[in-house]
Amino acid sequence: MSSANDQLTNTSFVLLGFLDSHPHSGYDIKRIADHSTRFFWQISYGQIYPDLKRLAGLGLAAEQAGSRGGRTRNVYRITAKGRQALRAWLQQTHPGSFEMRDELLLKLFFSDSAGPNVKRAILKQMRLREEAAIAELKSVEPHARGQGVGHGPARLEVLMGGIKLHETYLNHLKDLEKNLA
Amino acid sequence: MSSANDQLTNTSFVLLGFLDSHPHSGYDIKRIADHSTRFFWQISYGQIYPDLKRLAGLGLAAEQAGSRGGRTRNVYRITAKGRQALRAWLQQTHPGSFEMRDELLLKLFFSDSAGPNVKRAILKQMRLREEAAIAELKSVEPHARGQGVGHGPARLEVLMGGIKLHETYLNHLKDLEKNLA
DNA sequence: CTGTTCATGTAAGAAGTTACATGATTTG
DNA sequence: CAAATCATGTAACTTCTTACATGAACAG
Repeated sequence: MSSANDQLTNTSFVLLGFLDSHPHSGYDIKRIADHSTRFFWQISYGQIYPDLKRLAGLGLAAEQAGSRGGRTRNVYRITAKGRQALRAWLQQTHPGSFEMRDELLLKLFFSDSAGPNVKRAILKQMRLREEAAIAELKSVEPHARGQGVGHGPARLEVLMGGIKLHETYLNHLKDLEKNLA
Repeated sequence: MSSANDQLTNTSFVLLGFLDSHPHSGYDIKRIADHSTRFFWQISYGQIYPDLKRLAGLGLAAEQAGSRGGRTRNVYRITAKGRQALRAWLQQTHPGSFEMRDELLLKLFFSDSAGPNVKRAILKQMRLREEAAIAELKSVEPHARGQGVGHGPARLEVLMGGIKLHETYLNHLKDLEKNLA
C-alpha cells in the first residue's frame, strides 16, 4: 500500500497548508511561517525551494506566472491533487511526533553541581528568553485575530495556546528564582 | 580561540552531566535519560556509544572496569578535565537553542479547511497524547522526589515544570474541544 | 532450553541548518 | 548610485534516528 503521501515530509504539508488558502512564492511562505508555524515547526529555504519543486513534480502544486514589479517570481498554487493529499494527511490518525529541545533547560537540569550563582544565571537567561518569546507571540496576535475571518479560528487558537504555554513556563521560572533568593 | 568544548555536542554534555553524579554505562544513561531528560532532550544509542568513546579519547571521561554478574560492562566515570568542561558549559552564557516540533499542532493549525469533524479528531488525539504525557511524568515524580537529596532540587524542579506545561497544554485543548461542541 | 532482558555497537539514511552565490529591485 | 531588501537556489554539513547485528546472562 503506497500513496503519493509517502514521499511527502511534514515540511511538504506546511507548504501545502499555506498554499491551500492562497498561492505563494517560497519566499512568501518563509516569511509567513516565521511568525506563525515557526513556534512549533520551523522551516528553512534549504527545504522550501527544493520541496516546492518536488510538489510541482508530483502534481500537487503548480507554478504560476506571478510578478512583482517587472520581475518574475515563482509563485505556486495548490492543485486538486494537492488538496486531496492535504486532506488525507489531516484525516489520517497516527501518533504524531512531539519533540522539544531546550538547551537551557538541559543546563538547568544539571545546574545543581555548579552552585547557586550558576543556577541563578541560567534561570535569568531562560526568563529573558521566555519574556522575549511571549512579546513576539503577542505582537502577532492582532494580525492573527484580523485574518481569522478568511480561514477559520484554528491559527489564532494555536497562537493563543502558545502564549499560554510560554506564560506558564515563565511563571515557573519566576517561582524558581524566588526559591533561590 | 578554541577549547575542548568546541568539539562537544549537547549530547556530550548530557553524558557528562549524568556521569558527574555517578559512573554509568551507556546503557544506564539511556535508561535514566528516558525518564528524565527525554522530555526536553532525547538521546539514542546511536549517539551515546560513539560519544562516550569520544569523551574518553578527549580525556573527559575514562573507562572503568565494571561488571554485572560475570559479564564486563563498559562503565565510564567523569575525569577532572570532564568536570571542568561541564562547568564551563554551565557557566557559559549564550542564546541556548529552543526548539519544538509538534506534528499534531501543525495539523490543528491547518485543520480549518477540512471541517469540524477532522478538527475534532485531531483535538482528541492531542488530548490523549497530553494525558499520557502527564501520566508518565507524574509516574516518575516520586522517584525524582526521593533522589533530590543526593543532588540538588533542579531535576525535580524541571520535572514539575514539565508537568505544569503539559497541564496547561491539556487545558487549552479541552477548551478548544468545548468551543467546538 | 527457550524466550526475555541486558548490553554494545555500526551503517545507512532522513531531516534540517548554514553558508554561500547570485542578481534584481527598491529606497534614500 | 549605494545600501537595503527582495528573491531563488545549491552544496556541504550536522545532527539524530532507525534498523540491524551480535552475543551474554537470567528467568521460567
